[in-house]
Amino acid sequence: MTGQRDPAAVLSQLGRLVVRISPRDMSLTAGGTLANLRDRGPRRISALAESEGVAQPSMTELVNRLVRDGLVARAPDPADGRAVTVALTEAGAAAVDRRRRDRDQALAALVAELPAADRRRLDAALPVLEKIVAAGLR
Amino acid sequence: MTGQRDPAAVLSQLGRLVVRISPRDMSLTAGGTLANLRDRGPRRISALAESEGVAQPSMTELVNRLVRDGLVARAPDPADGRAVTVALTEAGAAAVDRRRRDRDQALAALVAELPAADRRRLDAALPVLEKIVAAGLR
DNA sequence: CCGATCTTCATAGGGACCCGATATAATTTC
DNA sequence: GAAATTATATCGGGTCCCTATGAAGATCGG
Repeated sequence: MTGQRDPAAVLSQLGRLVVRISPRDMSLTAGGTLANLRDRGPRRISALAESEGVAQPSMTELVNRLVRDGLVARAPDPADGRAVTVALTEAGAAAVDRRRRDRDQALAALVAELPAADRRRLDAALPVLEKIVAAGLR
Repeated sequence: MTGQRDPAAVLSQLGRLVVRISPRDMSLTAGGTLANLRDRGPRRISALAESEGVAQPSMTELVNRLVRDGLVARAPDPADGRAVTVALTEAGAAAVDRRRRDRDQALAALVAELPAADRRRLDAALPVLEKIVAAGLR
């Protein structure tokens, strides 16, 4: 049954795996939003909604919860009185780092079990996987 | 910044990507439950809850919605009067297949953009990725 | 300058989805 | 056959997402 493999099928199963081992203390969108702010700096509500693929009111509510939990802070945009910029707090940045560390450790444990030859093949493919991610998360 | 990357970090980003491009018409748990039934046949409520990592009442409610939507059917377990077996309907099986096709197509589009050398490296690593998935979803 | 229009965000209402605590009914155990 | 266990359902409550709509600042033509 495992003769010809479809790359996409393997990648999507990998996605399920990552979801499964991800911490459940926060929604995927909440975690993604924090990660987004960590990587790209303060952003507007509408930009975050667009990035995470949710509607703008959903992002407004999510930001409200994140503010309440002390993970992000709102600030008025000096250039535009309608807009709001959302920025990570220190606690928010720490939460992103902790989540990444937890998730990466779980995956690293799986990678560590691989024999050396498999590790080499995986390492050789990493830049390719990064390319796929870069193209897909654009 | 593309020096030597941590494999786990790349894999986890890949997970985010898969989540992002997954169809939003159904929750991840609902999709996972249907896929579970497709791959492993009829199962009990509590077994599904365990597999998907949700509490049993959550699975009862989810199954109710899936029944209402015609994707699964309940049947009494002849061997145990307390238990319920949940099975895919034809519409449910079709939904699983359609979701898989959609998701795989989105990823395949990204893979198709790769130059041949990258594709070879990816192909060489696929069995390794499958091993990781098999070990992780165990 | 001024109203029309566009943009940005918030609010309102409703549904999907998850939890812990608890009830109900069938099975198992002694 | 009463007690303990097991499988599922129900209840109350919170999170998270949607569409439709409102309010206010920005922008543009006249």
